[in-house]
Amino acid sequence: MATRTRTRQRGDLSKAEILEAALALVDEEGLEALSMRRVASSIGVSPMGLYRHVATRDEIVQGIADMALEDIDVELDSGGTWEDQLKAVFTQIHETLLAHPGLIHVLHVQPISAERALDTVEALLGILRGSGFSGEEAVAIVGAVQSYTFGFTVQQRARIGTEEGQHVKRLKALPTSEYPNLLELAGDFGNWTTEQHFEYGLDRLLQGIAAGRKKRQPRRR
Amino acid sequence: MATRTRTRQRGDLSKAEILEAALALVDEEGLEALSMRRVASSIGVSPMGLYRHVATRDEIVQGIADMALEDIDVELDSGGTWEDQLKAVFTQIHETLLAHPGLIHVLHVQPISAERALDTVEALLGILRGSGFSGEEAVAIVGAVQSYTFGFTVQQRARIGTEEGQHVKRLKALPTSEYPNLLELAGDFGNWTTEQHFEYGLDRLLQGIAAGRKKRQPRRR
DNA sequence: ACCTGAACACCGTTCAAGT
DNA sequence: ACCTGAACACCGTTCAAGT
Repeated sequence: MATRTRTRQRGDLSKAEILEAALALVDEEGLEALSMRRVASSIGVSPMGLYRHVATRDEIVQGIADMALEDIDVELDSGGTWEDQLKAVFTQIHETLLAHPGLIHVLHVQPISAERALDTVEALLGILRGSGFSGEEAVAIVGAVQSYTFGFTVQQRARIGTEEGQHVKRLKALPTSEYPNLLELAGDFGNWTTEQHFEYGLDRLLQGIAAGRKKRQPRRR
Repeated sequence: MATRTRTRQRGDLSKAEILEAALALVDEEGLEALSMRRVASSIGVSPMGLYRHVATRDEIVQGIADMALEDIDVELDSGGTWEDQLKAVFTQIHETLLAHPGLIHVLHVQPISAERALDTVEALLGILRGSGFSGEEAVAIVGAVQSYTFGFTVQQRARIGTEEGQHVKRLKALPTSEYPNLLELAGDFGNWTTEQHFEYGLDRLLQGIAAGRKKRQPRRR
């Protein structure tokens, strides 16, 4: 550290530095705050300086999305059932998404490419096949649970910024005769994105997968 | 119709006209194409003309999101089981989302306010309570199925633009020893967002809800 | 009363120029 | 070899001005 300072520290430190600054910006102010100009100024370089290390704004977005996935840290204790292991993994993913709310949409849309994510999927496929599911069904299962996890987390996160009671109030203003159920359940409806609700849906989905599978012998190891 | 033409047709036709033009633009070119300048020019008015009828760009976005939800047209044949009726409704919503890909993220994030959507939720809550679920559980169920439906559809839509084989090719380039499952199932993984996959996950989720419910007497009518 | 042009404070990105 | 300033073609929105 502090060997010498030319213009900036060293040539190739910059890309990592750019991504770190960008991720910090997005975590603090959201994806729409991520502009080339703001990233550049936050690391003390001209906007054009970035283009030496990065081809386009989108490359930064992809880069920080992959960085965020590095948070995922699953210890698969292979003693558990496949249900337990899927639940552990997707609960972790759920938490990682909540930690980087500005990137949820990007991660949702982006095909998996980060090493951490690939490792995780590989492991899940192994677990499911080892439990007697076919390869095709294993893929369908991972896709379904992933869909649920992302879908729930996006909605949960969208509700965090808004005022607690506002949504409820709007529901309560509805005409009683036309919306009896919504009115009675307005309180519940204004608060359906808790961790318990996430768990409820995840459990139901896993239970349905278990119930719906074509019975087969578990593969020997 | 055609009473007289001053500058434009009539005072208050304009807001609907703006929203129609905006929705057409978004359906054709995506949400990022929706700029005040482009909407204005497509209906032959200056950019500032829009601000007479609309306070902000975001008001247009909310407006066209509500318009898109008007496509939902569920005929709830009350003879069916609650599973069948939930499936019918969310399959419809799934199709509506696919028809307006540029709005999926907005609809995903926005709390329900369109009349059509409120009617639908009200009906679903009625069906579920009539089938013996508690109000709280009915809300959790709707939330879970909604999460799955949106999550799946977002991912499905994101994959449509990309080239069929590209994702598969990237998977096949992975090191064999570390990713045996992903390699073997690369074909399936490049193609997990079909309608059959949507149905698979939806069926499993509904099945899990049925299996997991606390047994209770169906409510009399 | 209704619409507009010019302007402000932003964008991503290109390109010729500086050291 | 690396960084930069000015410029281009865009944004949403404000505000004073036109009819």
